[in-house]
Amino acid sequence: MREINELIEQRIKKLEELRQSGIEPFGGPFYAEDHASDLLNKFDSVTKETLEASPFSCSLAGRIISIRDFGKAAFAHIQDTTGKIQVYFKKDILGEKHSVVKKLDIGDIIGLKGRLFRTKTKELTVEVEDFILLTKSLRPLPEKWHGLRDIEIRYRQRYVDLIVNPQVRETFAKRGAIIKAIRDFLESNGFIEVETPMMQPVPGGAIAKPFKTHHIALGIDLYLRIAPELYLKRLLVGGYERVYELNKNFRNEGISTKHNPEFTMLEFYVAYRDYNFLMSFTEELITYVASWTLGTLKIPYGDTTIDLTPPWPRIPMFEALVQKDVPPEILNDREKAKAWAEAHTIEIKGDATLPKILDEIFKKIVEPELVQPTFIIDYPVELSPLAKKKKENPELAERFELFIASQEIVNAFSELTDPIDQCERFMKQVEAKIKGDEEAHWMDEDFIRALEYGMPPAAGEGIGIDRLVMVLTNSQSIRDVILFPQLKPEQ
RNA sequence: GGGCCGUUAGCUCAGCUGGUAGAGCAGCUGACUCUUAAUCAGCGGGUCGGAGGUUCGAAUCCUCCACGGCUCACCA
Repeated sequence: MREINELIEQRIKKLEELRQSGIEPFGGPFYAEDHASDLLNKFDSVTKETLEASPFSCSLAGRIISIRDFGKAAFAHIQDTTGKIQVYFKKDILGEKHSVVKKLDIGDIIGLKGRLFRTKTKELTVEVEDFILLTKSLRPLPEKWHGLRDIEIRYRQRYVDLIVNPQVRETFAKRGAIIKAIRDFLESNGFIEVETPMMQPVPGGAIAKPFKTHHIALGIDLYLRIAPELYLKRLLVGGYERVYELNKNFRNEGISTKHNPEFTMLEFYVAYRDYNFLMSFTEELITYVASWTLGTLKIPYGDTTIDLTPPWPRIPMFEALVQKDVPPEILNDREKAKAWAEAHTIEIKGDATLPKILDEIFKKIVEPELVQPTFIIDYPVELSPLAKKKKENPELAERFELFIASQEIVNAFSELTDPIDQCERFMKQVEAKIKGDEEAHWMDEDFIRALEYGMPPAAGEGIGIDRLVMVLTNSQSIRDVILFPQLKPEQ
């Protein structure tokens, strides 16, 4: 497993030589007072002459990412969490210790103290007065110029990707900022963050295949959650009016540029509101997050620009179909719908119901066109087993999805609070399950019991955080926004 | 799961119709006290993803396998 090549051998040899001369190659701690980019920013307009007249002492810790050796002097760049800065080793100043510089490699982590100056070419540089080796690196880093390109190594050894590709560090820093902005926004709107079970005896709240596991002491099978929905609604029954959970869901399904088996979902619930409220709230939330993290609502994505300026169009699902030249007469005729779909090379399962056929057509015909943010509203009730029916049309649910960059980012609806109706819909799902629909919803009797105590009218929403981060960081693959995406094991 | 593409030195990549493996960077030795893809001189480094097959001879052609990418299918 652990291959030792010539390059690693050479570094181990250096490590041993350092030890013999009394230098610990894995030392620490080291309390640096400065960071690379902070110094570069702070002294941006300070001239060479000013620095010479009033010297500034600083200390840094970081990884050596390049070295240019001149025998009795050497330049290097040190990279820390903020960025990189040049440092200058000089025998006149370091004396005997300069011999240690010869033993330093690209990749080593050092701590240093020194004085700022500007080189002939005006680059702000630290003249090193003293330094300490903190970590000897044994494995050579990728090439300085081309960096690390191999996608497989980038995903498997993300630590290397992060060392050598600054854009990758930036993407994941943005991801962190996005999640912080979401929490800030929700907290300032009166939400409390809760944690509900990831291991559930009955996996509910979505339509998906779960991962199954087993608890030995309890002697029962458990499922990794596919959604937190039913637990969060129980909390509304319990009296919380605004709750959210931002954490992982797990779905045992295909992996693609838009799907990872574990992914991050925000779900939040608001008592006494409906889906119309949520659409406006979603506009506020996403524009807040984009402004706070990117400082703009006009976002480059691939070869287009996405404009998040609200309001976003709200188009009923059937209307969206008709707008894309789907003939209106198929909307309430299963046979015609099936024939039309198949004529347009959309595969339809033999026993698919009309709403499912229309959903397939929507995904193929409409979804790819939804590049700018668009709410699609009023889905067939059959596709929405947990959503409230529309008063004017009980065939439709008070539900919307938000699409950006041809991807479903949000799914939300006015919640069904009627325990009798909910129980009937579960029964229908169970029937479908018995008929072989692997993804039909399970019966959750405790959830029905909770509803029987009474849940306030409410609206709930799920936001796919990974996909939102993709849009906001111009990433074409979900693997580029997940630090350690799922891959098959090596070998 | 299907289709297409890829896998060669630590990294980035060449390698033609089959003839015995190359460059740049990194590394090692030496020179050099303002370089920044430092420079100059010299040197080392390979299970060509794996296993079979065809052939006098395979990185190259064929088959299977592994891993990855894209895509279709699947998938709120």
